[in-house]
Amino acid sequence: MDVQKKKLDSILKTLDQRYGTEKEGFLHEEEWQLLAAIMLSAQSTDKQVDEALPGLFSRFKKAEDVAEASQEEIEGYIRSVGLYKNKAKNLKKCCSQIVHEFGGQVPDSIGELLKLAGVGRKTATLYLADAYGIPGVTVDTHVFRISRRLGWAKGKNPAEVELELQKVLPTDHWNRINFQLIYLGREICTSRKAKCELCPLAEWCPKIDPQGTP
DNA sequence: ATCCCGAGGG
DNA sequence: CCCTCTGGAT
Repeated sequence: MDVQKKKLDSILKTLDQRYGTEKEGFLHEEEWQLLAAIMLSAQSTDKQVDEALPGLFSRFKKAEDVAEASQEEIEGYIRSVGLYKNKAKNLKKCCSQIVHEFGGQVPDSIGELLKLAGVGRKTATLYLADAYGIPGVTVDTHVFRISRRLGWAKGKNPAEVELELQKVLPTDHWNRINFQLIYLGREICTSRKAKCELCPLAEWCPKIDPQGTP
């Protein structure tokens, strides 16, 4: 086994040990509720989302219920998450699309998911991973930054980095790399003033400036 | 002051 | 490509 591969294995094993191999999912009974929870998590912490879900799902059982509610009422249930007005608007439209364009079922392909209001590439990939265990590399701001620091990717946008990571990472790590790097990114490998002295990956990290031009 | 576990719209 | 949206954390 060559040295690069050994380094990668060490990093992945360390991430598994520190952050686990499975993230606890969002509360939900129906598929639209899982999608809604992931939509709400954009630019928000899981804690903020978990606060909103019980009330939201107790009021809205079916996608149809959301589609028929007013945007203002939906806002009232998700005030704890960031960007709540946009999300209430998107959630209403998204649920309406699920009811009227997809027969009441959340679609199960990337292409169709992307047609839903408020669902972008990150949300769609994560949904497929959570709902069906479909392997996918979800590139958000943390994954993007840390992948570049580790030297795993050089791409200048999330789509390029996604492709690079699919080549670097074993498939069975695709679905955990997202939350593992998010946790690492929040507590240690922060965007500015990264706390490298606390980082469990420091001994293998080339510490490439994420913005640096080669 | 600045930055976020994105996405839509201009 | 840029702006905006939220409020809480740092």
